[in-house]
Amino acid sequence: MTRRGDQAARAANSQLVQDFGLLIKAATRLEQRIDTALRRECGISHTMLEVLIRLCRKPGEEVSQRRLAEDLTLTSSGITRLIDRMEEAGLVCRVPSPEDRRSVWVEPTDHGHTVFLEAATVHSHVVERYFVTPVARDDYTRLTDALSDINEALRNAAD
Amino acid sequence: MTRRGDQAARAANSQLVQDFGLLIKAATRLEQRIDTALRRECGISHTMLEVLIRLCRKPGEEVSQRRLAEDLTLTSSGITRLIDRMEEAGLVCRVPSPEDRRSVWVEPTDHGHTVFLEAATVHSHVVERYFVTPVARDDYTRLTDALSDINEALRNAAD
DNA sequence: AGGATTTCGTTGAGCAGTCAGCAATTGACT
DNA sequence: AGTCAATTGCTGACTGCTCAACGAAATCCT
Repeated sequence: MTRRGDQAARAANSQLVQDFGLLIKAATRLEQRIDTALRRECGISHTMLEVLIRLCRKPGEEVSQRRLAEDLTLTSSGITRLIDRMEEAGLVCRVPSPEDRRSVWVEPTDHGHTVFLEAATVHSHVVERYFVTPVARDDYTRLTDALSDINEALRNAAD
Repeated sequence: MTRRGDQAARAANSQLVQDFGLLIKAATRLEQRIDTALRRECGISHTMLEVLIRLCRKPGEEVSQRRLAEDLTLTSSGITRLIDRMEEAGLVCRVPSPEDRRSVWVEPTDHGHTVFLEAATVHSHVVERYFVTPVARDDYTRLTDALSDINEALRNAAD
């Protein structure tokens, strides 16, 4: 009984657990901060900004809901409802794909472009302040390298 | 019009945006993976594990709901409902604090300890595989240093 | 002491996502 | 060509959180 308590304490205090906790905490806190800033100053959520980023990246390229779902790690129904809200807010519009009649393309409206430019400014201020500045100059590239490696490992995993 | 599109494309393609995207993606994907593994193999969510970690850390120390809320970046009502579910699942129990009658202490039950030990194993396997292994040996400490710095900056921020 | 302010937890209402099941379309295999 | 499987997006029912408002307890301020 006491034995198990000690065992549990050891597990709870492992370095692995602490380190991983840092990642989760940093990400959620950063996202929250960006989200509230965006809501207050531009009236959109962080998720919506992530959509707009993808839509504005390559002006010619068409982006399907499916692609957005994978990119944002949302389910297809999650994307459906998200795009519903964004369409209602006048940020994007749906265009039926001429190539594949199951598929729907999402395009930014003029208003979407405008809001995106405002939001991008807010976004980069927060990121600059809490993500770039606090990190030592030569740790920064290590950090992004490490994050790329993690993402790659996750992408290549079968399960 | 075209001008604004180009401007938007530039903003969407900025290195800052890409880098930050890596962090968010890595964190959410990792969390999802852990969550589904835990649900399948132990019947608890990742959030519940985070609670159990805090409860088992120092066996003597009492942990209030408030403290949990801050640590997990949840609102107090979020914690109330989370602890409701965990209590119902027999993982923890609430104990009124004798020091402050507004406050409630949360303690792990025997069953909570047992489940925690199982869950910690699953957790560390996933973390080992997708967080530690993919990252180059001397990038790892840089990564955790950077994450600590970010968290510190977030904690010290007034707003 | 005693009234204003703050803190802790709870509750109702609402929001943003999931999961399971569906219809329409497309691709793959003989 | 013709069936069978896979893919794409949508919907109903649900989950897990937030926000706003609250009551009870503690703290502050004269």
